[in-house]
Amino acid sequence: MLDIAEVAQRSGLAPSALRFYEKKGLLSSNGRNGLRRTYEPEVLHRLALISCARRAGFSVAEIGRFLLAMPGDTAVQQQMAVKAAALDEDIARLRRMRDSLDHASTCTHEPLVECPEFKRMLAP
Amino acid sequence: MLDIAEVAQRSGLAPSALRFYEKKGLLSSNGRNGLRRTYEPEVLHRLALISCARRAGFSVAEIGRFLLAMPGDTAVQQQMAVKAAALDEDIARLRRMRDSLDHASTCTHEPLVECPEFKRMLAP
DNA sequence: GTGCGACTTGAAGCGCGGTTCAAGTCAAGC
DNA sequence: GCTTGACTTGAACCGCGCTTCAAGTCGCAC
Repeated sequence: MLDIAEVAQRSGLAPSALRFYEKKGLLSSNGRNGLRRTYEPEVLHRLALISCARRAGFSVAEIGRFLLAMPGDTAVQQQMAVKAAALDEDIARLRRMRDSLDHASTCTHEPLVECPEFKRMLAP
Repeated sequence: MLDIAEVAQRSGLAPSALRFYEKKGLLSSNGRNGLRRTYEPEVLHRLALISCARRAGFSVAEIGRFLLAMPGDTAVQQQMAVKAAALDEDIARLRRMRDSLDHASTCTHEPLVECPEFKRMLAP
């Protein structure tokens, strides 16, 4: 059993963030020792998942829905498929952006924003 | 010359957003007709660039710095290179996330979050 | 048993990226 | 010249994702 400070340290999240996630339903403490939350070590996996999804641009609410997903919950699974497709677009956009930045970091075009190479970033 | 309503419509941005960007230094109206802003058509390119960068996760402040970049401004160009490298990581993370979601959308693993396939998402 | 310090709570606050609102100004059509 | 209605402004407000704060509660060492 871990206490909140330990979970915070090992997950890299602030204790306030852990309480916030709990309030939002992403997390549950296993029990209490007096007032104090106690956590099972598995919570660290869940937190890693949450952090990863946050960095990938999922909102806290979305993550909550996914974490509650039951197998066979076709509605949520469909949402996931939709989200996966959206990620494909995100990835393509980020690639164009990266290529443009790669170029821009060595470009000497007069107003940089007018550089045609740079403008490729703007494609659909 | 375009007025703000036209620019808003053609750029897909709200007039309030255009004024917001102007206040933040990302944009400038070409002049005024009375009180009213007038825009050169080129502003649409700049707005496309801004929208694209926003979707790619750049903050408004970052975009402002990049738009002000002079060629040969090595500090900003270095920032761009750094950002390009960061995008590489973002892209890799998004790809893992997409693969996991692809799997999750058809997975029947009991608690989905325990599915080992799904957990690949959590790699560094 | 009495501090101490780390936890608890709810509420308020913050930065971001805008949107909305109230009050005012103006160009153009009648 | 007067209305109309789209613009102008600054300030207030919003949702998100937390963080911070004040006030209270507890476990543990002494």
